[in-house]
Amino acid sequence: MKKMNEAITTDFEQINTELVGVFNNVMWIEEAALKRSYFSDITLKDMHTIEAISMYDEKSASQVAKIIHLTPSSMTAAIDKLVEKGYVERRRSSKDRRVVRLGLTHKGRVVYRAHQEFHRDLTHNLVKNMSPKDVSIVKQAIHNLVSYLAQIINQ
Amino acid sequence: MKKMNEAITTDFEQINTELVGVFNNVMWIEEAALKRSYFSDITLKDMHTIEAISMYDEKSASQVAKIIHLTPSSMTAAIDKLVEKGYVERRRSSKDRRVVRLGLTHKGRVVYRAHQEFHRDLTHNLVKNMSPKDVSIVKQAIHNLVSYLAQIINQ
DNA sequence: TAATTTATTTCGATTGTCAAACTATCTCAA
DNA sequence: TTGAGATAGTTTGACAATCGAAATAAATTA
Repeated sequence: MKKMNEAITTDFEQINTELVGVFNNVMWIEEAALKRSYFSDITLKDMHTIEAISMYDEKSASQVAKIIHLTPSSMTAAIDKLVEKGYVERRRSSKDRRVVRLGLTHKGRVVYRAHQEFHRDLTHNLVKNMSPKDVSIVKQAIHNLVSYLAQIINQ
Repeated sequence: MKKMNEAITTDFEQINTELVGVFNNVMWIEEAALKRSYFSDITLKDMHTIEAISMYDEKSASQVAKIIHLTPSSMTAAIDKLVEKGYVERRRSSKDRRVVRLGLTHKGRVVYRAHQEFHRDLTHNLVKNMSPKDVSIVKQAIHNLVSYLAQIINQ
């Protein structure tokens, strides 16, 4: 019994150590991977803007700003840059001409899919060689984490 | 059999979606948690500097810069700020008077331990209510991910 | 000892971010 | 119908973080 608890502690510590490493490093690894890719003219933050535009269909500028936690003025600047580089399109809504609707260009959709693929590779490697039952356990763990993070946000 | 494969696909997709969410959001959630804490005068990047100093004992400025992927000149600026705020101490090595050795002050160690606790809470919630066997599976998954990230870096 | 290498700092430029002020448009109540 | 506020986005000015290049200082090598 003592031995088993030791094993639990050890597993916990290893998970904790590696998880901290992942959180501290995944950002610059993504950034570095992006720089080495064909799309070397956008940053990871740009990519998150592109993700937010693509995932949430036909969002307005302020909605995207909220998703990625930017102020409206910063959003304007971020979009200016992405429009200039040819990843994003701005168009005024015809219903409400104050609203700017955001969409991806062809180039924008290509880079978005490439980044999606990067994430899918990460997930694929996370559950590499695991049985369906084990994958389901991992799913539960990630879901626990997501729930906890949501709880922190809404506290 | 078809049903089982569908289940695998679904689990994979859910893990992927939630994992992307975690990666995209954990940063600003940590940042927000930090701002609400007693230590509201440092950013998450400052915290990573503090982590690097604490974890890797008696490192020089350039070694810490390498760990957190900053140029030496940016490191100087980052440390200036942390010294001014009372979290970090600079002292010239007596062996080689070119090198700056970095250490945490009492205040620095307190904030470091508080942040460690935050990470341990995350890990604790990741494996909440799981059997030792399931925890071990999660450990394996995280380790797979770390290995893959390491492989990307060294490619 | 002179030349070279190494560790850090200083300097100037660039970029990302924000808050405040501004413009255009919409909504609603008199 | 109209005019006072509300709302969406932009512009502007200031500030922080970051970088690369040059400067400084100390150690090492030839």
